[in-house]
Amino acid sequence: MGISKTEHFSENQNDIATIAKALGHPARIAIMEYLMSVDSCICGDIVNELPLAQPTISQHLKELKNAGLIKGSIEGNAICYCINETCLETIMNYFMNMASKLKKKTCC
Amino acid sequence: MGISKTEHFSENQNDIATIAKALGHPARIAIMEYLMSVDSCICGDIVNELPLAQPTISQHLKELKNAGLIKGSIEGNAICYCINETCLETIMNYFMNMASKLKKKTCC
DNA sequence: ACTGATTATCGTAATATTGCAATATATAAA
DNA sequence: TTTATATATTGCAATATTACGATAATCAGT
Repeated sequence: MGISKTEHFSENQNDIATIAKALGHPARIAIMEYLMSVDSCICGDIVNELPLAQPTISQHLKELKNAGLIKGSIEGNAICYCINETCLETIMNYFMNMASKLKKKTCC
Repeated sequence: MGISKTEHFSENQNDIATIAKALGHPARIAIMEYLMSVDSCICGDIVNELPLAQPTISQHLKELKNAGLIKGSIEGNAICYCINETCLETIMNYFMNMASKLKKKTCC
């Protein structure tokens, strides 16, 4: 029915899925990579950098922020977005743990 | 319009987004974790394990397979699904690389 | 060939996502 | 206070996703 049955899964499974989902769009990957590439976390430049309209970028930023992947702080007139290291480490550790466990298996 | 403008982004950005998107649902995370937990990659047990109907599981497996995260081999009557280590390493390395680059930054 | 078991596909309803024009909000500068 | 700049929100159309019943396809054993 299009309803995600989140209640049937563990909190951790939902958390990881939420982060992965937020990264599940090329525009949002591009935003993350842009935020990586700039030394200071300048904000509205993203709109100029990506081939998407300002409201669309704003929406993508909101989703990344909701997932905890980025954080934004008001910087005078503009808003300064940057990557939330903690969240990035969470997802990295998850995959590292999975990959290390997989090493011990002999299957297929 | 709901159309992802994939053509505006790099191949790598689209690849990572595709993998992340496939992992962007708790049921698919649960499937991955189940495939990790069983020693041999028994297949149809997933249907018994998760609170979802068989067609729904089959659909989720298809998406994981399309993203390259799992592979399935015919095992007589049944199908043996298991995690594709290579793909898991791809996404792990991506986040590891990102996290290590982030260490050098001083922002926010 | 028939039966049972396993998995895939089809069809469809409910909901979510994507993208943007128009508009609102908020702050800086004049 | 007016104006310019930066970002967010609203509303809406197009499309995608999620879930599952019904059904098909495939193969093992009889």
